Amino acid sequence: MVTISDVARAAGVGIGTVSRVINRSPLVSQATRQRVQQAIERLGYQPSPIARAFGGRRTHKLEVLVPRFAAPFCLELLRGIEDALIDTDYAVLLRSMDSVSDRDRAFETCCHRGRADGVLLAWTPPTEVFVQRLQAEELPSVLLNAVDRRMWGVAVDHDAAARRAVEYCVGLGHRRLAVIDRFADPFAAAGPGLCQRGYSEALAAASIQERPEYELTTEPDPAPGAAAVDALLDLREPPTAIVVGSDLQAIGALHRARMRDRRVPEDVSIVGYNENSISAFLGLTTVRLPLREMASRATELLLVALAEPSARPETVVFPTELVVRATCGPPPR
Amino acid sequence: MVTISDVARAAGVGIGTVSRVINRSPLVSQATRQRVQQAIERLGYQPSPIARAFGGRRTHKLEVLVPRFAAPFCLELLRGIEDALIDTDYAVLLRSMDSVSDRDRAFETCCHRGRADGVLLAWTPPTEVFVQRLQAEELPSVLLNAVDRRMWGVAVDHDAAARRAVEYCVGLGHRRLAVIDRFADPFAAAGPGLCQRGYSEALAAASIQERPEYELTTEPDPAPGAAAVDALLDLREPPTAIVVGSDLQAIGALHRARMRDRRVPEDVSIVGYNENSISAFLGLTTVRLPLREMASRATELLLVALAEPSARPETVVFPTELVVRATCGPPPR
DNA sequence: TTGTAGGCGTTATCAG
DNA sequence: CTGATAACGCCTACAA
Repeated sequence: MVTISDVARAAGVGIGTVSRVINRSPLVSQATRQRVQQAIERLGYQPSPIARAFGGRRTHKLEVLVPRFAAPFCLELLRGIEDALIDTDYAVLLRSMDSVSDRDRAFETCCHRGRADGVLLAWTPPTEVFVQRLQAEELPSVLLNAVDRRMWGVAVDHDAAARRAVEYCVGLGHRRLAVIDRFADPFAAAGPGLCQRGYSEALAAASIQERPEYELTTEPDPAPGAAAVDALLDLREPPTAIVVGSDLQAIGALHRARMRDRRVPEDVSIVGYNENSISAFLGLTTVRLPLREMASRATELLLVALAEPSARPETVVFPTELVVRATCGPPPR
Repeated sequence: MVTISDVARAAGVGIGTVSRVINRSPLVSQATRQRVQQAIERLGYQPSPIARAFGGRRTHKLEVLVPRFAAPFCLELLRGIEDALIDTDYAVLLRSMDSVSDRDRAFETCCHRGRADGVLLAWTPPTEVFVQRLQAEELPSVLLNAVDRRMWGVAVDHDAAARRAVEYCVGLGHRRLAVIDRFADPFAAAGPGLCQRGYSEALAAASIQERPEYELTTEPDPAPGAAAVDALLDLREPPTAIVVGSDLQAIGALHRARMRDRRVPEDVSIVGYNENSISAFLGLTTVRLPLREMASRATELLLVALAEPSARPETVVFPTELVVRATCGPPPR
């Protein structure tokens, strides 16, 4: 294994100087820096992460927690994270969470100093215990798509996004608008759905009476989305527009509606949420969340929190975009 | 932080003895062992993983390399890996690869001792340089869905799987069978596609003449799949069955065929490859690869290779399964 | 601006 | 069986 002293010897400098070059210290002359860089490249030297982490120093690792349902966009997030890490020497310790017990185990093990320098929790609201443990360990952390005033975060205004989607349908003339929602917390199938508030606000603004039978919440998968559409289309007075909490549900809904000989958008309009490559291909009108940018920004915030542990946490809100494609139109007749 | 010497002092022994107790060495007397155990419990001592890894010892990390196109099943793989790691204290260092340069950078940085104890390369054939570097570093590694005799691996017989899919269509009576293939190496858009050989073999076995215009290869995405179907359906003599190299392409193909008023399967049959939740929902007949099990097994092999670096590498081949759903039928008469 | 030395927590080695 | 001590590779003072 090639160590820092090999490099030092090859470059004809002391190990301190090599260390300073590695760590981008300004206290090195241009000439020396260059010589050291060359030696590093020539020998293919890579500092040992373990030795670096030794003595309570930085581990140069960021722990990333992702719920399993995030599969459709998991790598999108990861790319964003890697974008932000590209010229740092941080690496990603990834952990996916399948069940509540899984989540709790992840929450427990990750907030142990010496494992990683910081934690990025994606698409999952933290538990109170978790927040407190993070704070006790003074472990910098960022929420990606969740909000807690005590922590750094990157979020999206889901209320505004949902409102926007509903308003768009209202603008097309729809008065019978349903929502096939999803739970905001993938680990807690309870409480109001992700789009509920925006939906209600938009209806209120348009003076449309809410109907409980128009408000469904399911898992974010095609089959439950299809089942929900079945329920809606079986109503005596079916909706003419449906706002859906995820593209997976929307794909299910779209397909089932067409199987039942409803033309989309002539007979019924459908709006999805959080576009992916398949829904783009299907021409689904949907809400785009800037996943890669959000993940990238979250990572930058984490690096900031790492550098200045005393800084006041902030939550950065990203804009969403309504992507108009081919599944919405005016209501029938 | 409580260290090994605190424990040694508290128990009135040397640190060597404490270390032996921790590591279950038999060279400790019962009495001493007990005293040390008590001291450990009393002080709540936990050995530092970093210090343990120091000195070229185990890092307790596995580096996992995934190509970006793996998004649809990335978490499936990750779950399989975590399944295998669940009661070890190994963690996953994840790295996604977007472009060739990305891949090469990943190949370069990952094969350095001290970063991780082993490397799992998923869905990407290794370059020759990479293999040699791994061997030079004596870094245990496993290929997931790629084969190299010098390395451990978990694979699937794509030839047999593709052959099976084609034979199934032949069995239904098809004689005009096309393939919309994908490149085996996501980083090299060249050479024969993943399903080519199985396809050719099955045709030969059925004494069906191959036609070059029936053999297309595209990126594994819905849009190129749709474009390929367009090309096939525009032929003077279009195929009656199409074997597709990925479910994403197949979803594109299925949708486009229906948009062009071809009924599936009455007018044209479609078989996908590597099922996912959307294609399951769409009723796509497809080939299932046991992703989670494969990943899990690959990880176990890696742990074996870690434990016995001198063992002869093996490649474990997993069976695939033809999942018959609703997109295949007899050819139109 | 650079080199040198001390220390981080553990394991392995060797002498008792 | 047990204790002392030398690595392990890097960072950070501190001295030059």
